[in-house]
Amino acid sequence: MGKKVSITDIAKKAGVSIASVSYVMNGIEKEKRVSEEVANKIRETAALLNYQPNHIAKSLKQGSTKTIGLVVADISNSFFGDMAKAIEEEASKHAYTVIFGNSNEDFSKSRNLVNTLMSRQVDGLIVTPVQGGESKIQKLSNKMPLVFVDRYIENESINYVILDNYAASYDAVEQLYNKGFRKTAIVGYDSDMMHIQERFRGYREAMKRFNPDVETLVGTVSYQSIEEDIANTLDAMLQQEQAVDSIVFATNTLTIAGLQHLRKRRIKIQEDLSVIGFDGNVAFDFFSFPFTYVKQPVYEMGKKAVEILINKMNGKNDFEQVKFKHEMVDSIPVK
Amino acid sequence: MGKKVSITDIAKKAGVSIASVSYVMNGIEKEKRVSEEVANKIRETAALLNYQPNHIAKSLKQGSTKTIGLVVADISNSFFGDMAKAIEEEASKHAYTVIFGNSNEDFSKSRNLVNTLMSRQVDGLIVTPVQGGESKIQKLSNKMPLVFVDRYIENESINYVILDNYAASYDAVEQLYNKGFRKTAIVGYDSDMMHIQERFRGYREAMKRFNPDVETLVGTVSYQSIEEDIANTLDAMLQQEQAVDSIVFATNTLTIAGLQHLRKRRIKIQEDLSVIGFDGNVAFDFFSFPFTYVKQPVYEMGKKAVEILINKMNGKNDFEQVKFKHEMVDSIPVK
DNA sequence: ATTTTTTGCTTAAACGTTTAAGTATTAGTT
DNA sequence: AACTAATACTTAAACGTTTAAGCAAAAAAT
Repeated sequence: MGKKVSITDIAKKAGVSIASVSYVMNGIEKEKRVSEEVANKIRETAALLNYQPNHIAKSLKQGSTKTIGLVVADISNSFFGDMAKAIEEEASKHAYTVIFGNSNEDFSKSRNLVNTLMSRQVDGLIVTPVQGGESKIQKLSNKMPLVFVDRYIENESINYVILDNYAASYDAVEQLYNKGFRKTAIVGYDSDMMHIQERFRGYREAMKRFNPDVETLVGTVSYQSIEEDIANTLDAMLQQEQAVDSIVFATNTLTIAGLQHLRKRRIKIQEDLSVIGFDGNVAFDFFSFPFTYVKQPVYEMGKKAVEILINKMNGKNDFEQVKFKHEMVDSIPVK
Repeated sequence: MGKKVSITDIAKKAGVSIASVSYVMNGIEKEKRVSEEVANKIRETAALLNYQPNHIAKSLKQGSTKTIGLVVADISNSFFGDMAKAIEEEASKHAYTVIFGNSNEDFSKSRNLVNTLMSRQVDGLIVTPVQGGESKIQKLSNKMPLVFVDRYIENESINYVILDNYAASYDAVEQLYNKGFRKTAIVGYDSDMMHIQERFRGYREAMKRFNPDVETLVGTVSYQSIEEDIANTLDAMLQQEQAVDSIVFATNTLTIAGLQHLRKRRIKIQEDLSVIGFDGNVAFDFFSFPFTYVKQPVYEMGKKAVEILINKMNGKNDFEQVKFKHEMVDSIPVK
């Protein structure tokens, strides 16, 4: 596959030293006083030999790879897809390249990925932490610029970019209340992670405020057995003495899985039961029922994460913890 | 941020040579006859100092980075999101890491990304080629193991993994025919790229076969102005003397954009007009109308691309050109 | 005419690995 | 006892860069 051309090859062919070539290739001929004549000769030979700089050698020497490592929980989930796009775009603007990995909500996979990325000397990391390894991943922050996205760990010495999850689910309950629904339940993951717990807290507080007489109902499902658990949870909610009249789904995946089960049970959304979901996509506009969902400003969140990381990589010392506000979107059903 | 520990630090601390450390760290103490005693001492000091191997230095020495570069046209599109997931997963199984970039269907962005990835010494590339740079990117194949996905360029010395696009749109027309629709049109991009042209060809051939008396109607829209163009194209199709009774949308994005416009025009899918889309997602199951779409085996395609690339990187000389078959999915509307 | 400064270039070390080749030391053969 | 072979380890070069330091020649200053 065609031997690679190095700076040495150019130097030999042009009859100059490798230092001169390096200076010219980095566009610092002026400061390093390489004559225009020699500079041109070098540029010509470089073009002639079709020289491509070796970024690996450069990285080794400079101790910086201009690379950001990204670990998401599921790249096929459009929330993370959009975020990855935003992150790559913003990083690319600052001449950074993004290496990514998919943890699949699995801690050991996540840890391996982080190690792999670190051994590849990424200059910084953007990570969606997963259940089980909070304390481990936290220590990372001392070794390497790090920004958490989507989820976070309670610690003031950590950067994160998240949604104001409390406000989002509080708002969801309020919206349902305004539409006349009182017996609202929430369904989330069986997880200690803050983003889930905050969504539960928002729900509870809003219930206390708007429906103080109604018992709160928090259904939890395990990421490992979503379909099974959601079926049981929903069935229980619907079959209890005072069946719920509205449900808030706390994540993307749960929203779809929940709707799927409700359809199976022939429950008519909005008529029999009102639902609010988390993270919509353009296809939601064609649902047969009116549907409301919490929309996160994913793009801005991704950009912000890169911004914070770049600051940190440039030596900024303090930590940034940014909460974005959601938007509540009502899709109007196709009649 | 805590000085990095190198093999030299371990060697010094353990009072041995760097070679011994290297051998032990690579688990080849046996062949290189390092005594168990020394090996243990090295392992201990490595653990003590919390040594993390520097993959960059390793890559420089070995001339291989164990990294695959991935350039997709849009990572936020779930088709490419799923593909990226599959690629990362498969690569990771073979101890490869994936670096990715997003070309946004823009050739100059795509070229820049490919150059960046190459200067980062990726061992191979998986690329979704975009309009405008076919001949340029083709030459790449001589310099570096390369696999095209989703689209391809006609050239027998190139690897690719694509859908049998011809068969997919042929099948779409046939399905519509079987349901009694005769005046079928297709809407695709104004692009010379093979994947689009093949979809058009499948449509034309199927029309010739099933509806030889009906004039074919191929609407094209530009990626730069989808909304505007699709509005004009669809309006024209519906207002013409003999209005079409069914439309095949040739891509993911066009399907959604098309449906959006049809809704705006208050056209009832399936009643007024039958539609077949390309690439579904789980949300399609909740559409208010029966909806049929071409489903690509994305996951298998992604895995196959990695497989071919790894073979190529391992020195395999011949080229693989793989066409996958679609599946036609009927989503049953929510009543 | 001598010294100083500037210009234009080169030398060589370093980044952290891998690995072929070399060198003692010990063990085994004859 | 003298040689060979095996064992256990080290040395040093190399990968392709960057960059501080060095050096000679030309230009400027005295």
